[in-house]
Amino acid sequence: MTEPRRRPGPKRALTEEAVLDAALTLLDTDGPGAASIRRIAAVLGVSPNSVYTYLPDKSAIEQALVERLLGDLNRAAPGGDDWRTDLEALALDLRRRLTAHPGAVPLLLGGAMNGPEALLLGERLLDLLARAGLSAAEAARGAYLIMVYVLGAIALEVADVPRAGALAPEEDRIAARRAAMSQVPAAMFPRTAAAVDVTATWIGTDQYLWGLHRVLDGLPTHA
Amino acid sequence: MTEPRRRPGPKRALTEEAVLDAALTLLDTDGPGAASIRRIAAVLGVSPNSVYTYLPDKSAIEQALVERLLGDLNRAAPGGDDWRTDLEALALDLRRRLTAHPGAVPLLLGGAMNGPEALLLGERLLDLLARAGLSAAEAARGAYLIMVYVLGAIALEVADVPRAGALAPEEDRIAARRAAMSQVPAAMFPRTAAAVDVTATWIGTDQYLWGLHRVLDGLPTHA
DNA sequence: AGCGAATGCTGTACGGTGTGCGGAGATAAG
DNA sequence: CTTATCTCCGCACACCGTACAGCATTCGCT
Repeated sequence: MTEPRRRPGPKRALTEEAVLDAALTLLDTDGPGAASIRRIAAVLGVSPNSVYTYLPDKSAIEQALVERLLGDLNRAAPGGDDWRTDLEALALDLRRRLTAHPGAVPLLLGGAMNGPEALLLGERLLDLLARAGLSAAEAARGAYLIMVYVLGAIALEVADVPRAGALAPEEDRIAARRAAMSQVPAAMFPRTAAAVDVTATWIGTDQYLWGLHRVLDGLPTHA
Repeated sequence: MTEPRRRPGPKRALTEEAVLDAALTLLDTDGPGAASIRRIAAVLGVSPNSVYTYLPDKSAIEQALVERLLGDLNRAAPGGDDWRTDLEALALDLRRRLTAHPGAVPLLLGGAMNGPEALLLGERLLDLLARAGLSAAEAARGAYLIMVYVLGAIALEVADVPRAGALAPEEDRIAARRAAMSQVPAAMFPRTAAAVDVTATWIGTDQYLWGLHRVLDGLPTHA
């Protein structure tokens, strides 16, 4: 065991984890972009530059935030016996965790998917698809496809929610979407207008699972 | 025909289109976030506030930019006789146009998919799927699924390109990706490490088309 | 032609952002 | 105690979006 090797200087007032907590809270309450270094510092009652003691710059904060969310996901592995059940549970869990923090979703699509937790998630996907009987090459393609679908679906879902996505209950979101969609001129977009009543209701868990099933059905599973 | 109804005041020095041209050029040369109002104005040789004459605020610029890109896509409709060929051509065309402007891709995922051109694109998708024999409800779900896949794939593709995506040729991007991926510790992520050689090469048109085929194969087409 | 009203562009200004630099104080090692 | 090191802070810079007021231009109308 490496001795902690105490270093000189005053005691630290914060921890990296506290910084990330504050950042995530700000993202949840005030939406994406609210996790500015100055606001984080203000919440923690500290000077803006003190934050740089714990994380080198803003992109490091975003990366660490993504790693924390993915780490929580990875640490709650289901580990059943059916690969498809496990995969669906994993996908649903990721969606639940990300829609709980809509402000953090843009970070995932912004290129912060390089950390070890992201790699571990990819590894788990590859493992699940190997259990499904796919070859290594098929599993690699399939894992990437699933990642694309899952992240794309979540991103589109949180993007059309104008504000405070975590707070609005499902029915209100449906009503708001139906109101917005019923503005489409039926003369120009007949099929879109005709599908409004259908469309407005199923965006959410229903459509997420339906799409996931279509993707999984399309995989060349041999088992 | 409504008479143009000439208004008082000095002649306009710019056009909305010129503003959008400058914004897109900045996005292409200096990456996402480079299309700031001040930089746009500087390129056009005009005061920052003059930009507000043509577009009400920054989000309007982003929305109009997305509408332009989607409008170009919609105006280049293939219109063949096989729905699946047309759909693949449309998906490939969208990817080609967006990867040519990687800095603009985050705008699509940022909620700027509400304009008429976006609606028209959705309508075209619904039409293609209706030609495929899908019911209205199936077509609605399928169109959304395809949109999720296409946008997700493009977003992930341009996200991992660190910089100047449009300029780097395919081989350089592959080499850079292989170098980055070969850093993953094989002890922790055996499957990921084993798949590096495969993975590094196919991200691009290959994997994009493979995933699209899997998605389309999964659709409940009856024709 | 003259005039009033509407319009485009500009300069100034405010509050926000990330972050580099230097200093003051606290702490541990020698 | 001295000295090296570290934490936190205040200041400063360069940007950002944009609100406001002023000035010059150009129209429609008389």
